[in-house]
Amino acid sequence: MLLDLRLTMKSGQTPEFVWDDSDGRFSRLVGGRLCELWHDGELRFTDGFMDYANELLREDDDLEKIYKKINTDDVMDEAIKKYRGLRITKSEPWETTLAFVCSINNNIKRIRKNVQSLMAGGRVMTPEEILNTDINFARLGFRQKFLKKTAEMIIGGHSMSEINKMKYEEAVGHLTKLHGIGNKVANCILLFGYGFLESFPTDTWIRKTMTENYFGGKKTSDAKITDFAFDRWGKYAGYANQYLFCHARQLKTDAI
DNA sequence: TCCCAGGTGTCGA
DNA sequence: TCGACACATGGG
Repeated sequence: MLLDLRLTMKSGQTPEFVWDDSDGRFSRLVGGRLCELWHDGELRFTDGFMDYANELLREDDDLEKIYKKINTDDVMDEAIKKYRGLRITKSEPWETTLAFVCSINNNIKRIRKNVQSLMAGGRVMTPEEILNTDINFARLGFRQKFLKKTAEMIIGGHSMSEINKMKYEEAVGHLTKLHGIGNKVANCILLFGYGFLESFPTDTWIRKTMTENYFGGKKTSDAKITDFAFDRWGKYAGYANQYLFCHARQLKTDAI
């Protein structure tokens, strides 16, 4: 499996917020057991976690095939060369939902702090715990009421498991009914929590790099940006998004 | 002191 | 449908 584990785990996807990193060796408790992931020529993991690791890292995604589909221009060509081995990850949906509610108008370092403060025993607080606990200690700011309201709606029957059976557009509509979840966060949840690879989350970085590289620097609406992305990268728009996101943030500064 | 961060809800034109 | 603005917090 083509994989840059460190880049993948630290590229602003759910794992960056919930896994611990000790010099490229990643760990967390899974069902009470310590799971470790590392890479020495190939992916290694704690005994018994093969299926878990393969699902997390979406081993079925054929990166070379995906590169052929999304390598449509010089910008993407450069990003693919630079971030070769970057994979989209698949995490638990509620964990991803909580993390990306915390992400609203926030930076990655502090998102991690916020999420970590809502974790114990390797798992994030359940919707019930979020709703029934004083979580001021997490210092979520205005995101706290978004998270509580979302938790309340889920407990009240707004199904998160039905999403697996929905088409992309329907899933976006379903998620954005939750108070505090807009288009951007919904697309992150669908991409990193449900495996909708066509999702194209448009945040400040993506907006900046898309307008610069594809719209001649002209201010462009998010709707036009997503239309362009779907048209150009289709069912792998999410992969294109993740490569552009790292590219825009200059996650690696050395050339190629 | 101001600007920004993987934005969203609300309001007014 | 679009733009402006408030919303908490912390780092640069």
